Amino acid sequence: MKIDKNENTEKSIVDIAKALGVSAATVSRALNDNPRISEATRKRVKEKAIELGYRHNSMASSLRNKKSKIIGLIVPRISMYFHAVFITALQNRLQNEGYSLMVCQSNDSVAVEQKLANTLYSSRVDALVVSLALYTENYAHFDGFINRGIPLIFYDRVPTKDYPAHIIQGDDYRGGVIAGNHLIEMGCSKIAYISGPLSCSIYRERTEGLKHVLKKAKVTLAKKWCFYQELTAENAWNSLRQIFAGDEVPEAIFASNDTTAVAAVEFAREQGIKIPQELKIIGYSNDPRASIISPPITTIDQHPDEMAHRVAYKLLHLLKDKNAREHAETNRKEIVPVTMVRRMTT
Amino acid sequence: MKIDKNENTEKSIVDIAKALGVSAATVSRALNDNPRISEATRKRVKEKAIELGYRHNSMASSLRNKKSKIIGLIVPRISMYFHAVFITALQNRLQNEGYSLMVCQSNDSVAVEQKLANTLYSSRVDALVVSLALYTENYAHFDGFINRGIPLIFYDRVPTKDYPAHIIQGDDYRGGVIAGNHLIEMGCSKIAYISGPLSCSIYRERTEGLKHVLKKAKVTLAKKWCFYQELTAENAWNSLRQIFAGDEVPEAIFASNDTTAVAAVEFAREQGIKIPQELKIIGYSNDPRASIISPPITTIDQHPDEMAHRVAYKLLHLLKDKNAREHAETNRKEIVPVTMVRRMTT
DNA sequence: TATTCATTGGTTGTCGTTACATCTAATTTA
DNA sequence: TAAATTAGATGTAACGACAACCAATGAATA
Repeated sequence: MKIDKNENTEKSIVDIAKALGVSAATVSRALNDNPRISEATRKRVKEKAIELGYRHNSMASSLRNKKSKIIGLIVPRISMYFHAVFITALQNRLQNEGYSLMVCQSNDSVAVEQKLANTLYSSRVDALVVSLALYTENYAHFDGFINRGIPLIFYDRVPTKDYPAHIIQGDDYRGGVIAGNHLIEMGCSKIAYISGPLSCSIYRERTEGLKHVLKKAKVTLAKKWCFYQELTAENAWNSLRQIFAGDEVPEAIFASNDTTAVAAVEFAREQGIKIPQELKIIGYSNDPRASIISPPITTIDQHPDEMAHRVAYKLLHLLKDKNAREHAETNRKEIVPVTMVRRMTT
Repeated sequence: MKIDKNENTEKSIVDIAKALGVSAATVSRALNDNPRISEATRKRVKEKAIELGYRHNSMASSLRNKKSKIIGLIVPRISMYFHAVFITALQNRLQNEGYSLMVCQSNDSVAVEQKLANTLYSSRVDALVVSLALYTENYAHFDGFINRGIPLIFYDRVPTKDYPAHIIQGDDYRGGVIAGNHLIEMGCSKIAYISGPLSCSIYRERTEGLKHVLKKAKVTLAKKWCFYQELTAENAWNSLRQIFAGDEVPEAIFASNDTTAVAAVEFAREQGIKIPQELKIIGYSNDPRASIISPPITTIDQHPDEMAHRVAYKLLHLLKDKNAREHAETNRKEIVPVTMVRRMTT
């Protein structure tokens, strides 16, 4: 390949204009396919642009247009299957519309989340999409977006208090209901529950859904079998050991993510507990690991694709219609259905 | 929370300057902690900035400085465990230095990769980090970066032909050697090999490493048991069916990723083939799934953290030293060691 | 023939920040 | 005491693209 160090100087539309004896405005219009430019001129301009090695300067363009064409995204961790799928789907849609996605990870740290929000705010992203960190209970770091009318959409892990942003969440309440009902139908009345912290919308709602159906079925959830904590494998093992340390032992475990469900299966295997005969397990998220382990785990699918689809739709709508932003007092919340994927642990 | 729609107008440093009766230049310096500004003025400026709801305009700043403070990243898929870990590690390091990472996915499509490279080129990223798509054999879409002296680093899946960019790759040749030796030591002489396409550096080198040790051990790799294809679960199943359709059957399978290794374990389970007694399996990447399946799979760890560390180091070096870019004819290639994680499939 | 108007293009000014070159007053040095 | 230095602040000119407004041409219409 050829290296052309002479071309190293950046050319601007002014250089093209000079070379062609036209004005910079004409060049700008030609490159942007403005209809006010004749086909002939457009062609001349574009050819000269290539010849000179011109490249569009989006900094200048952004400054002038007051639009960065960048959407900020804050997720807890991209390594979570749900979010990885979501990101991919969202990115594909936005790319078609000429937007880039700035993907950031909070690592489930409130402090990092705050810092990222500020950075993205200063970076002048055209919109922000957020799935909150585990313990975020104050949303002041997003106020700037609200005040400036910059589209702000929360998805999956959304604010638990009233906050004037758009919200697209999974039907976590229903997820709790489905899981609870399923276990009841399987004849379980002694259920252990390993959940994420209740500061987080998704776990709070799943818990409510679960408790609702258990109450209806007159099944009580023993306090000693309930855990609300970060859902790591390590925490799961600790809780499982605690659960199975006593004389009485549960018939089922509802784990609020699949990492925990996987840990439960491994724990049972280690302890020689038969699944599903002696212990039923249901997870959440439909992570690929849930289907690979033996026995494969019954879990709740959150349909990240569908969620991304809805977020993208709403986002592009808000981005286009300045009005939509002002008058969106109603209809700010959408719920995406969940479905159970039944496998061999129940 | 309070919504202050009056504050909606964007303030610039000029507004701060006016409000304070100083010049815009002074405000700029004060906000950037330039030492040529008195402590008193600096404080006054910063307070007024907060009072007016000022936010830094990085578009204007970028235009002026000719630096976007954004690093482009192109990966095949963020859902691949190796890349997810790599991204997270890289991002954490760059964030500390004030850089943002623009993460893009090629979805293993050459066309998408080309489009992304062009977009990132026009977006004026300060540097580009790339892991190539499966079938990328031409690198012209990165020439712009080379010509302009913009730092360009390939990692993991790197160009197979000579290309004047920086390269940080895993020791895939050694990975092939290790896997091959391990299987030979286990007494296997009939080995099936499911690899990615040889257009891709990593698979090419693993293949060479494997062939080298097999030759040394006088073990031949049967053509009918060699596959070079996209490493999806579906392709894996097809190949496995083909492999086990004949009379003769292999003693071991070397799968060049863990998706394939997982498929092999599942296939063996379905066919009632005993692992590792009748069939040994070794994978590649140390994906979490490899440790969760039963039996857990022996695999090669590529140390994505370490690779990210090296990429970040080189990147920041190139970004700082303009000279480093010019005189980097030598030392453009680094190799990151791999290690085998032995589990129950061998 | 006079008037309209569509087509094509040019002129000017602006976006917000910051580097460079100055400038002023106070302080230090010879 | 005069000259030199310096701390602190200022003014101005880009950076590159593009929107808003304006101007010239020629064809179509009245």
